Amino acid sequence: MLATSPIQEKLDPRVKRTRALIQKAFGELLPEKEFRDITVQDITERAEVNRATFYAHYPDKYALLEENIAQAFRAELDKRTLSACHYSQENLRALIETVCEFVAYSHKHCKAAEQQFDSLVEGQVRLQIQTLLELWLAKINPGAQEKFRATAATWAIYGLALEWSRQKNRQPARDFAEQVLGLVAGNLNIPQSELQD
Amino acid sequence: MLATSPIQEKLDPRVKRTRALIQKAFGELLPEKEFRDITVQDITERAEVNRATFYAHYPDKYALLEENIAQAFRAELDKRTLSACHYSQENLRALIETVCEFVAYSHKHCKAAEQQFDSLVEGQVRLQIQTLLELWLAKINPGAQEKFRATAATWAIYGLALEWSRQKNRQPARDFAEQVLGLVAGNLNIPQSELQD
DNA sequence: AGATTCGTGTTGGATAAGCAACAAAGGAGA
DNA sequence: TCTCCTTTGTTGCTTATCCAACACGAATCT
Repeated sequence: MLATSPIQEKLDPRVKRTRALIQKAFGELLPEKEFRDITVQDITERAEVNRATFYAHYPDKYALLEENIAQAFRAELDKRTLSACHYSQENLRALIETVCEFVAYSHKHCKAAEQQFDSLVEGQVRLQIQTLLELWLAKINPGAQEKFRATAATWAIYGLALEWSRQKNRQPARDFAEQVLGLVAGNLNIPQSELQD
Repeated sequence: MLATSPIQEKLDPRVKRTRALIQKAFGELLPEKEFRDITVQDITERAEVNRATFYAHYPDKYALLEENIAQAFRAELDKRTLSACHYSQENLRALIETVCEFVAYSHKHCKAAEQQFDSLVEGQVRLQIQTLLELWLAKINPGAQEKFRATAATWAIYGLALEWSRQKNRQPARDFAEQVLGLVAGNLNIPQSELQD
């Protein structure tokens, strides 16, 4: 129980169902209420799942939100086939664009500014970016300080996306990503010989 | 388990879920395949439910079909608020019309003529009609041979609907129901003093 | 202050669902 | 005929979910 590991293939159908029901209910509730006003009871009632069962899967509603954010962001990555591919200028640009749009979207749908909410989003999104970048780097040049380069780029990307999302008259995400691509690529410090496009 | 009783309020959420999943999968399969070609495995695989669980709820796929038909027909009755109302000329007419449309619909969606399929539909539909008519009669005049009058009317309604559905250029179900209303009302033999509209 | 209400986590025991394995029956093909 | 394969029901055991109950804290009301 309480599994949050990214890859879990053969999962008991019951837990798959239960988590899907809980996430679905939570997803429906999020646009209706502030996150802080959503109770565990609300969620389990709508999901038609016992409240005790909720706690068998998530320690509290914050953990549920984390999983929800992570899933949603991964879904965006999958939509652009970024989750299982290699490093390239174009893919990096697409990643930056995706982060921008996701941050903007989640800010628009979080009614009032909730500190807890924002920092959870940030944490999960950064985690996903970092994981993806480390994967990309490992494919190119295994063992060459992947961690640090990925960290630098991750923070740069998230920071830039947040800054962009706060601007009043902002340019399209795609253009912005293009513009700052060089900065982030610098953080990654890819050897010229390895560039694929 | 194996409950087929019409009214079951507080049902374990797990069995509710399981039956809904099985019925949903079955409903998806029905338009895709002949009934005889649908295996229990097909159903449980699509429903993501264990095969043994299927047999905990239904003795075989025929029982599943029965429940499916009964539910579908009751849904049609509910749509016209016929399931919880009183006897009246207008309601009886609506009932006849509903049966006509349901029989026609189910014949259209049963690809080839399957004997088993048809007789199951007939049995379940008649059961629903009978139950409803007995309810109506009991409200008016408790204990006055409700059973026999309901039986006569039930068979008359179903037979008429079947006959109508087999005609090549058939009139609208509503007109037909209007036309034969008198025949069926005769079977019911409602005292004039009790008529409400 | 005391009482009431509501949400939270947690527990123990009951029950449904999952799973792997089995015997039996039928169909398809050599 | 024989084998091979699929589907069917069934069984014993494991695991997840349900349910009612509890103790605790926080807010609200009198």
